[in-house]
Amino acid sequence: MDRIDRKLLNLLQRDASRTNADMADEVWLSPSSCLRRIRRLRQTGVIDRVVAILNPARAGRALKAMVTVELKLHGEQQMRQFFDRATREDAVAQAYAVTGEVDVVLMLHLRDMEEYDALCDRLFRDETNVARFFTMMIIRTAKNETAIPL
Amino acid sequence: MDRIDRKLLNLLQRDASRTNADMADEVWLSPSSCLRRIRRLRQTGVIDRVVAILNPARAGRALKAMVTVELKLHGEQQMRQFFDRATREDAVAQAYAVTGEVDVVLMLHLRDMEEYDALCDRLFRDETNVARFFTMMIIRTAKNETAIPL
DNA sequence: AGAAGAATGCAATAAAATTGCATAACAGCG
DNA sequence: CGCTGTTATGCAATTTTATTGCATTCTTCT
Repeated sequence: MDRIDRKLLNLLQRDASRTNADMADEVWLSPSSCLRRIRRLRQTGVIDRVVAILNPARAGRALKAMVTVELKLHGEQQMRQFFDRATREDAVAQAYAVTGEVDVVLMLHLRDMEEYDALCDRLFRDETNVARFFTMMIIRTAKNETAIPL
Repeated sequence: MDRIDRKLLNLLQRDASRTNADMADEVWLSPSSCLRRIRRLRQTGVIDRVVAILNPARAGRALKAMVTVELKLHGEQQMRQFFDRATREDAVAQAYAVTGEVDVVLMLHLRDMEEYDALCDRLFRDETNVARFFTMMIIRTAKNETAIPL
């Protein structure tokens, strides 16, 4: 992982649809060398995957929310059970176990409030292991970066 | 946006490095038709961009944290100022204005605790507009999905 | 039923990725 | 130093893939 690899990773994190020859020019390498470096970065797992990022609004998921969750029981068993149920939900984009006053944080990508309501029913109310949950609706996204700075 | 478009979007959200002919097979279209659909999805902005997703640990950012921030002053001016400073930070992957007891939530991708400490100094302490902040270190990531379900 | 517009498949073409191979750069070591 | 095994590089040939023109089929609206 030298300077050129890092530069390639930065380019790919911004736009992975560019041609190899194009990026080769930018890092002053021949296309073949450039390609071999990128292939190595994939094989060694530095690059996990290449994906299309959709516009949430145009894909029908304009509403975002973050929910902090406090569980009643904190056993390994109960934790796993809660995460199993949460991660199975399509609307749950991210699920984290965290330190602090709460146990879990979920990031939701929702169609509308109706979906939020239904989701709360399934995950937080009734006979779930949830003691308390607290929702923050996202008003504005000032930054949303998939790239990891190198 | 019909069933085929949605299927293509799902495929691309999982793996955008597949060949066009390959995906065309999967949705029972000719390569040319498939390509034209994908191009349309890009042009209309449903597909925002195509990017490489790195393995955070292998890219040297193994530590994640979520920080909730309560500001002292909530004016448009002050809000924008805080977001400007926050979004300029490399370690800040996401920055949201939210409803609820706090004003802002930041998602951090950190190298180590030292970087966290330095970042707190710059964003939260001293002469900043921050009344209170609360950090949740991420212990476990149960789900981390870039795809938007369709 | 009929016409306009959009989507499709095929085949040709253009562009891009991939490979073999000879050469150059480099790290370890007597 | 100079030797040597290893790795990276560029070039050119080859293979694979994307892209386009065009005739046909499918949709939708009347």
